[in-house]
Amino acid sequence: MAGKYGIENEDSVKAAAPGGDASAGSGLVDQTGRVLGLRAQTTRQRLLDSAKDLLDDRGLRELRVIDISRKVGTSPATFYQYFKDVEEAVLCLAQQASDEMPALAEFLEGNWLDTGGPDRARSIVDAFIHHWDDHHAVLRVRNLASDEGDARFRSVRAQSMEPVLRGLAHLVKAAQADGRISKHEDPNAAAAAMGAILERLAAYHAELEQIGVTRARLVETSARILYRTVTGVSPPD
Amino acid sequence: MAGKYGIENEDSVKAAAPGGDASAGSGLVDQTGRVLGLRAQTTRQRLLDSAKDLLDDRGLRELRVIDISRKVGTSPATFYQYFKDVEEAVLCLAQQASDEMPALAEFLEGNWLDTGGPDRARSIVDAFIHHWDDHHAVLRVRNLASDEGDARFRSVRAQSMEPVLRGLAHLVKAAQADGRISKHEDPNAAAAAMGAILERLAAYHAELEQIGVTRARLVETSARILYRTVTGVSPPD
DNA sequence: GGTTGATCTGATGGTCCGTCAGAAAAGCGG
DNA sequence: CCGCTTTTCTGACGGACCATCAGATCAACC
Repeated sequence: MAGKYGIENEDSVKAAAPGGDASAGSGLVDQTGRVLGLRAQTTRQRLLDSAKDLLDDRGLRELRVIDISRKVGTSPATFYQYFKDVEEAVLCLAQQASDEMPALAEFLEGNWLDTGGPDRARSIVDAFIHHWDDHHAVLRVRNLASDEGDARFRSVRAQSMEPVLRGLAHLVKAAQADGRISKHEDPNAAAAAMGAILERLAAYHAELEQIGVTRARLVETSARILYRTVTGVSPPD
Repeated sequence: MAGKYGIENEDSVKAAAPGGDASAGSGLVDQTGRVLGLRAQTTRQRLLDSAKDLLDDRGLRELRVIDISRKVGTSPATFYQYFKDVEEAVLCLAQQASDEMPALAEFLEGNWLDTGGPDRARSIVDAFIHHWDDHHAVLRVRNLASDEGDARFRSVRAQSMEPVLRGLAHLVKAAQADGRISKHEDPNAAAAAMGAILERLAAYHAELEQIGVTRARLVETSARILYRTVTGVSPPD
């Protein structure tokens, strides 16, 4: 599905040195395999930023190479120096967004019943909303492409969600072992369901606010559902 | 956001007479306002079917007017006779998909605690999965466009989700009145969270099956979460 | 201040868009 | 069956954007 991608494209996609920013030595490479110098890295990143802006306020179908280039004052040819096509640039953006996914491990390890479970749940919900506020357009496209079956986008998304899903599934398993949750529930399915809430509500909380659901109440409600689902116990009132 | 749509486009979009199919008398209209005869209605619908097929296996960005037309053996000009652009055709598809959204009212009225609540929850989850299996590509694009802020897509989506969300919110309110659910939860937020699970899991249940979550277990797990969230009571084991 | 890579761009052939004016087909009164 | 009207479809075109390449510009070092 979605495009004709298969074998090609080893991984000229490694973007934004995971941890630094435009530091030298990040093995970035152009379309012909040449390693990028500093000027080139900057140009490349400006193109990405431009693409992100346009994606934000014009949508996926209106994302044009010519606009991306014009916006940073270069020619379309420069764009193709660094990216095979628009899709690949978007993939880079998705990668960068995923790299900025907040680390949630601290909220997921250990036992929610003993130590501040409700607060942990709130923190996770809140982190998702912030993350999506920063990258909404890119993340939505990432998920669309992933759902449409594009393996590269699916992998980027999995990479970003996997720690959370694994942590949540682990909590459910522990609760099942304790008899707090029925064996009829599937830990991975339950984790995926919570992931669905986190992603989707983060994606459209603005709409909900328009119908009178404040952000605070959204966080609180989601956090309570999350807590109850992974511990099997109702949160304190 | 998403395009330059604002005032224009009264509603040349009324598609697929809500209830019949290509029956005469459905006030379908072409780009110049002329009412469509039978031959034209057929051509129009064939274009829509073609667009749906291409959307299914090529994705949104690769959806070309020329391909849609070629596939039904007409010229691109014919396409523009009926649709302002590709976006509008997709909107029609979204409208048709929404029209086929199963009626879930019967599962939502009354009291889940008295009468087969767990089965109702399962039925709802199952209905969503079937609905999404039939229209996955279109519904995903509908949701993307809706999230990107396009008012027309948002309205089509709302029209299809609103009965469910209202029903679920109502159940939550009743549970709150009974003291089964804390007043700290917001009924609309909780309903939206359940909507998120229903939509998102229906959208990618195939992926979950690949990691070993069978469809049956997915339905069961989601249904139990749904039941617990809207009644405040754990489902029987 | 000249040489050498690295980086960028003007120019170009090709695809698709979106719009006409008019061709083909369907309906209709005789 | 025939000419006439209305409906439906299309060939052909100017314009936008794509994607590529040969060559221009730039920066850094000798």
